Amino acid sequence: MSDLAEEYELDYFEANGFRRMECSECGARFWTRDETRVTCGEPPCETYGFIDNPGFDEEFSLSEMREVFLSFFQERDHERVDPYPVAANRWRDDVLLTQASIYDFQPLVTSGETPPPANPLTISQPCIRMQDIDNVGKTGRHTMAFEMMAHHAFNTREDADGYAYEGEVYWKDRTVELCDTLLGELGAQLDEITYIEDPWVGGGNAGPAIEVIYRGLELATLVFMSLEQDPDGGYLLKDDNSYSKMDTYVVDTGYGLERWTWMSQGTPTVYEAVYPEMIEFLKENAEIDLSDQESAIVHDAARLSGNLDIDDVDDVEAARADIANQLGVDVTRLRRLLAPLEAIYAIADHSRTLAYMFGDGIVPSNVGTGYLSRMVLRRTKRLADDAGVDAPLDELVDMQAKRLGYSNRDTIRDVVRTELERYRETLDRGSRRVEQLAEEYAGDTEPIPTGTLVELYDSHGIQPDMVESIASEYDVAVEVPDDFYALVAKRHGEEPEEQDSNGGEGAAQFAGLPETDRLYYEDQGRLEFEAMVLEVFDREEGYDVVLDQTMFYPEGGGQPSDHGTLSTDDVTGRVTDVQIVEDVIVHSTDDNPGKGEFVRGKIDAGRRRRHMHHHTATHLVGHAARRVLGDHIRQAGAQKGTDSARLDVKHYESITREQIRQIEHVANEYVMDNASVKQEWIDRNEAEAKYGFDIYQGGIPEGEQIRLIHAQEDTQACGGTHVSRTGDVGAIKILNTERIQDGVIRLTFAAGKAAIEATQTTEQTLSEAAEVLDVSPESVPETARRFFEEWKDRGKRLEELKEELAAVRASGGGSGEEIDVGGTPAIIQHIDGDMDELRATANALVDEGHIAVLGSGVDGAQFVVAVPQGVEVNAGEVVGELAEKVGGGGGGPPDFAQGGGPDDDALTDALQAAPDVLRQVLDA
RNA sequence: GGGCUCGUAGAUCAGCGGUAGAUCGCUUCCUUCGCAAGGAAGAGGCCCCGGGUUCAAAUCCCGGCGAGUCCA
Repeated sequence: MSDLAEEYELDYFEANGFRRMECSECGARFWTRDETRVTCGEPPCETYGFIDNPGFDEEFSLSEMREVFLSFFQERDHERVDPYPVAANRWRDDVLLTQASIYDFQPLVTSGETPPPANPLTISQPCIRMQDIDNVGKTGRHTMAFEMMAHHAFNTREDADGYAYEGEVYWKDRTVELCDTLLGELGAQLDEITYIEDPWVGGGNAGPAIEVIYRGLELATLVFMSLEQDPDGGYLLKDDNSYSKMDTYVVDTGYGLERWTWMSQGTPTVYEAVYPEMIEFLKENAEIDLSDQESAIVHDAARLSGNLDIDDVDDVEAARADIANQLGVDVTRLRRLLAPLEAIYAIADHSRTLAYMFGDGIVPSNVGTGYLSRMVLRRTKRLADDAGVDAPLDELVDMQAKRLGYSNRDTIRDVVRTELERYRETLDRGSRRVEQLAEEYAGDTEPIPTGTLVELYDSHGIQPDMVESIASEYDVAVEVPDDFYALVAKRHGEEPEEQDSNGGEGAAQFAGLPETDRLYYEDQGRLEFEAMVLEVFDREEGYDVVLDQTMFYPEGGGQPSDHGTLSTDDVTGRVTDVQIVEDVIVHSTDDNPGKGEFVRGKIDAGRRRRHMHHHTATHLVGHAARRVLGDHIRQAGAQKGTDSARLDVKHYESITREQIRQIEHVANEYVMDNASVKQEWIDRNEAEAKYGFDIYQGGIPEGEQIRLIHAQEDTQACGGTHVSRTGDVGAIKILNTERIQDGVIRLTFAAGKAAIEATQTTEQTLSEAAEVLDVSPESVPETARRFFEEWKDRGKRLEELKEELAAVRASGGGSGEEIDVGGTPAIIQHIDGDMDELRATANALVDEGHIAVLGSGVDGAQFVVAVPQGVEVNAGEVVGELAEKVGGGGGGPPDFAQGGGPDDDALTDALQAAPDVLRQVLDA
């Protein structure tokens, strides 16, 4: 299996008397100083040896431990780098959350495109691993939120060039030496440490890796990322893919801060070492008070559970039975003792997770990271309720946010409270729905079908256990199948194949052409330029022209392309679209300027100006929204047009009209400030260090150098064209807001000339409405309201009049023909009225004991037939016969039917035939 | 990014092609020293919006808007 065996033959191991051994239990290869050792030391081959027996000289708190680690590496030439946000999608678009320190440097640094912020560096990176959510609290060692302490070195091979960093900083020997030395300095017993060979594979990369185990606890993983997937590669690894060596090779280490802290304290579970105050607080709050004997059992159980190989939640039950057995305790009793504690451990961990998420600006939503935060919050709330913790959740999250040093604690609390309220509403809705369902099934012997349970969960978020508890009050059975969540997944079906957007084919023909010089960055106000035509491609309609340089802005960053003309002395082609394909800018024209010709380019000034106004305005509106709504406001998307622009921002509640007014107000203040809008080309790492990751609101640009736009106090990485002073925007008018999904609000606005036009359009609409009502514009709302009320009143009055008319018609006999049908008098009458009148008249006739057959020719031919109770005439059949004569159909209940057809000429004939029809139906 | 569910009286919901309903709340009256409660009468609906199918749409279909939920 370990075909990378030779990779582990380190000088450091040899020089320090290590030997390579094979584990007698699992067969893993490992390195140790202890010749007598037989197992690799990792559970389940061996048990925890540090509980009540700390492995370091001193006890450390979480922050003390972090400081020890970082300063150790700082003293050894590593630069200390500030942690990145837990929302990894802030700087990369392939993942949602930060799960390891190396995520900070993927993909651009690890691939060698961009230099790291420092080399070598050390960091303690907060991470969130949702996949561990079920284990938290139960295993004693899993946490969803953790800090991965690390030291990283980025190397390139001697013979490789063209990378953003060069040469070797250090590699395997130095890495192991640093780790070993750190352990030694902390007072670890060096001959108890094992270094297990465990090649790492992940995401198309691979390399040798070492797990560092001490007294049964995995303290670190040292990964030597140096291989990439390659069908022709010479290394076949455990995922059955072949790999070859890369030009870059990276030291990627991970030291779990929580585990090191735990090791230093030797508490029964990691949670007690990490959040002692919070665990105490929660225990007290939930009134968990154990006797000495019970405490002893819990303590022993914790120690033993660490020894077992619990990697998923199914194992926990089995493990618990095993532990109960070993302690000689009844398993139910053990479960009852442990459950509240496990909940408390999980609550502490989840609160920390939430503090990280909301602290870093994640907004609860039904998509993306927002959805993950919602899931964690709801789960935490359920745990707190089950465990009897009555402290408000926002307080618990705030305890963690305070400890973690977040400054936006008010917003965090507000987010938690808003989201809890939403959850409460969902639960209310859910229980009402389930109660109703249970009532339906009450008295039934059948249980509620599984399909219904799946539907309740999938569409309404109602957990099966909630259905169970409510249904039991109604004595309704519920059977939740073991594979419930698999059934839910099945409902979602196969994931659709990912479609590659085209571009692969089109890009090929532009390959080999030089990068087009982008003049539009040099002087954004210039609108004319000269250039050389490098290539012309025939298109179905028109041509694709490639120049050596251009002033034309290609579509990108949410900004549409420029239009204009390209002219030679002989030809003038209109430019209708401009695209950028791999650094080559392609102009779509309706005429061929000729390859090798000099052309004069002219930009459509009005269109460009409108785009510039809208682009700069987008930055200003975003910044204004941030000031009005809070620091968590971030762009979720944007589109700038000619007549309007739209900006999507993340926000956790719906936005009020007053807030919109404020945003508009603040944005226009920025315009009136007439501050200069500056562009700056800057080193990417420097920009990140100086302005943070919020500069990437519009997307993540490539390259070592990035372009920043400073507008007022707002700074963003942006490739668009901008005006030179905010005053040039002229005016900003917010036209509309809508909630495009949970947690995302779209602001549509117009800037400059478009703002004036939009205002004029609105005003025009209002004036027209005022004219129709013949009032001044200010009175329109009041008048409209009055008219609407009046309209409703008249509708009601009309109804009443119809009723009265019907009564008169019915009592007066009128022009109707009266016949006898099997002893019951029937009135056959032609009334030119609408359905309502016919119905009312028919009802009135029936009240007097008549059969009513009414016909109207107002809208085609329509019939109503009504029969008093107890008379054996089927109204539906009568209407069916009559309607057939006018080319239509009809029906209804036996005592009251309606119908009709398009042929109103046949109405009179049909009514004449009515007596026969009635008698026929009676006889049948 | 994808799936699913729901928009009907002030609130909660039923109706699911054929005369718009229930419960609570509201108004007035009766019973009561008063309150809780009970009795009687009544008001309150662009059945989310726009198109289509149909003799007929709250109901079926399509689109939009709004809300909720599960997943990646």
